[in-house]
Amino acid sequence: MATLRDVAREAGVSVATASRAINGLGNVTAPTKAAVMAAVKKLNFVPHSGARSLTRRKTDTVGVILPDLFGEFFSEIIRGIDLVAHESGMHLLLGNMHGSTHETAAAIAAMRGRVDGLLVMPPDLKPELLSDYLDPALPTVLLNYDAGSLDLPFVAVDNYRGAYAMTEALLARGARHVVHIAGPKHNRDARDRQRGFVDAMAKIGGVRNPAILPGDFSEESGLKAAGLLLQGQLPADAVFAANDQMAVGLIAGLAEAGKSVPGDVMVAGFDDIPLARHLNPSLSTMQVHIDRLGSTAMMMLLRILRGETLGSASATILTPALIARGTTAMAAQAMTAQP
Amino acid sequence: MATLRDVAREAGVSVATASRAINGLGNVTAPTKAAVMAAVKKLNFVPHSGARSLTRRKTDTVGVILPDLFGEFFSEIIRGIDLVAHESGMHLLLGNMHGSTHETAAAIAAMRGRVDGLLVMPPDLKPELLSDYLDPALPTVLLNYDAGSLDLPFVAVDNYRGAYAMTEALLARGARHVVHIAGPKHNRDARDRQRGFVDAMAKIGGVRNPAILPGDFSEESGLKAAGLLLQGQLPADAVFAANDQMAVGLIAGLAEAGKSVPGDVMVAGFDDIPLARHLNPSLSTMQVHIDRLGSTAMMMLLRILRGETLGSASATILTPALIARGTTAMAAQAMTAQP
DNA sequence: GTTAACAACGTAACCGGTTACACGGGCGAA
DNA sequence: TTCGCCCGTGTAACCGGTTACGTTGTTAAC
Repeated sequence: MATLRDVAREAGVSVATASRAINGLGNVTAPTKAAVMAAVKKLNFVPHSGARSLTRRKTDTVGVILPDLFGEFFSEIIRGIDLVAHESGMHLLLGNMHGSTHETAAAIAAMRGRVDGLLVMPPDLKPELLSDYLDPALPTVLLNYDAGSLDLPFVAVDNYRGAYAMTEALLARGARHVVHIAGPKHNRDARDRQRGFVDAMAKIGGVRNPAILPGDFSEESGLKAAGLLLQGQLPADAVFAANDQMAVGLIAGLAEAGKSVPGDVMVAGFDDIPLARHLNPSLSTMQVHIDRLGSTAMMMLLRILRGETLGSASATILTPALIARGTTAMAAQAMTAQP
Repeated sequence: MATLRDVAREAGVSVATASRAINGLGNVTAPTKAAVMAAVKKLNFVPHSGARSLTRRKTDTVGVILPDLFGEFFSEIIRGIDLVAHESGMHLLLGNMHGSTHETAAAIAAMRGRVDGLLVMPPDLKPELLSDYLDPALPTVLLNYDAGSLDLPFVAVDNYRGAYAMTEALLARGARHVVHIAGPKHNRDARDRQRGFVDAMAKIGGVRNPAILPGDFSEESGLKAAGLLLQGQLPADAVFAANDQMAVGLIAGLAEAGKSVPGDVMVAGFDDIPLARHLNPSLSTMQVHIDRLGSTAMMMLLRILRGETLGSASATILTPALIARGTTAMAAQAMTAQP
């Protein structure tokens, strides 16, 4: 592989001049620049980004640390990040903590000297631990995580409000006994959604201790919830699952038992995964623009890297939108397919 | 940020000793090593990977260059790659060519000095162009691309065989007039699938010029194809879409016109996207383990990086499996839901 | 007692770029 | 003519690590 020295020798100039010519800096005559460029072509020289980033003290790369890479959720986040990063000529270095807390520290440490900034999504991590791992000198934006006590910039989804709105909508459609299928115990999103549900039930429905079934965000747990619902004597005319995956499982379970949705019971989910609108009947849900989560975080990071101060923009909260589809259609509408 | 020299000074040793102690090389007394480690802790020193990779001449990173990041297909590939990469302590640097050929060159060039090897998925690129862009010194494995004349290792899906098998299955189920919805003209996958269809129709069905409708792998183009099918006088008792997305659009279009699937017409797709089994009726398709595409390629790259020669293993072809579901169920089975 | 061998550690070159500073020449102004 | 300035270019230090090689001190072998 040709180095800058090779190019300089070939062009009969010094490395400094060669570097300046290649990078288009001033103070280089047209003929010398041409000579250098000719040498570049001839040796097909490509600058060594690693070496360059060492002196420039910037890598044009941001590290993205995610808890996992499974499913459309993470892929959408990455796409959103890439969209913005690409515009600014930034590269993405992927770090996967594979669920383990110990690996989180390793993943973050491995980023030193490779990236200019970090985008981190710490799923169930305690804030104190997180601040231990993080390098204060490395600009960092948190993904889908309300920093709380830490003064790190973050972008998150307003899960509480979303769940509140969905519960309200179910009640408005005439449901009296709404059952919630919760997500994983320690998951922040899941907990916020549950809180929203409980509060809405209390304030709007006047119900103190609404029914809550356990779940873990997986389709299987939705199926299980259907079983519990059917065999139990729980009165239910609507079910609000903490995410779409569980709603999908739930609907499958209900269908198997001959229950009609929304005729016998309305169903709602959260996330608006692509599958939601293809179900039959289509699934009502809270739409979260997952890609915006990534792109917003990336834009914040870019601003920090440019030296701007975020101020109040250092905490961005995305509000999900209610998407009413077939599974919560009123009786009269139940027959008309809604695409 | 503390550097190695800071650590060495703090511990009262030379940089060489500090480096050896940190990296666990021999020839360091226990007490000196302890002193160095204490200094590391005190200054919380983290080695600068960029600088390290400069001398070591390896980065422990592989570059992944994809045409896009949209949808489950790419996310599954990345996940497959990460699975294997992670085991070997490798990092992933994402490069997105965003569909443009010009950016492909830039994306590849930008990898110089950042990665030890490359995983490239060149969708509609001509082999000659590709070899121009690629650096012969950088180990490269092609994703979902039959290198053909180039002697680059690759892993691909046997689209021809898959399409052949699916067409055969449709004919075996009694279909006489099978219509194909093709993918994008210049896409290799699409062309191979079409060839498989045409050949199977000729050899098994005895049909010379089977009906082929245009498409571009998008759901909309499937919907359009349904329109063409319905208004035309084309006889059709089965439709084989070149991918699942189009099949989904097609089914929606048929349902809107009151056509029954599989009663009036059978439908089959290709890819087995997660959505396929959730449709009603569920979609018959060719299952491709997309994540294996990524993990296999990564394993090949790792072997090359270890200095092994791949030999005949330098070309891996994954064979998709037929998944028969509801949309191709025989008349008798048409009533029973197949999960 | 001398020497060879080896273990522990230090010095400095090097990876491949960038860039501060030095230097020489051409030109305008006094 | 001489001085000063600026422009184009070269020299060398530097980024933060690794490592070849040299040095010192200890021990085993003669």
